[in-house]
Amino acid sequence: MTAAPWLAEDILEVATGLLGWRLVSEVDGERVSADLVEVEAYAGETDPASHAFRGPTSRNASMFGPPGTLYVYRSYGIHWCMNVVGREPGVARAVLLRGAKIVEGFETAARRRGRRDHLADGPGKLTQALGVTGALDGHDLGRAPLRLVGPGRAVGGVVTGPRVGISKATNRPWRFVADGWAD
DNA sequence: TAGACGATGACCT
DNA sequence: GGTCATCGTCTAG
Repeated sequence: MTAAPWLAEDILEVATGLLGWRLVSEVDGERVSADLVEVEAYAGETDPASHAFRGPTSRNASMFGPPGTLYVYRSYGIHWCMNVVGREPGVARAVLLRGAKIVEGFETAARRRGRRDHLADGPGKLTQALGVTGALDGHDLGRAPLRLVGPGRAVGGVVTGPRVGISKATNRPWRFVADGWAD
């Protein structure tokens, strides 16, 4: 796996391909890196659980952007959640980044989170640890202050299951969790 | 313009 | 394991 996973044909390939890739945040000049271990795929207009199911709005506009774009939205009025846009502009397909393992900048992440455990094992926690907010909505993940770099670590296996926290299209097993590392 | 709800997380038991 | 805080966004009227 050397090509950017968000260029894959199928959004499910994009999702699994992202596992093991490294998020490098330099928000506020503080570097925090995290390896992706949990993602979910959303298929835009054909997926009732997707924010883009009803077409573009001001909120989800960046979801219709080019591959490698970051889509950030506020959840429950409290948390920020981030997605990687996959495939061509105009087709809303995205991968929700649900969890990662902090591999660099532990102290910064811990300070932002206000605790030293459970730093990035949920979508809202991940964005908080990396300093990601709505200000980065529409950001190009090939550039600072937030980059997605790879090829990633080889995952030992991929566990699939139903997506979390949604009420529509719950039958689609589009949640992907890395089952340890191969190396 | 008002009402409903949500791709969650923290805290308490 | 269960409950609740909290507010941006969408939709209907």
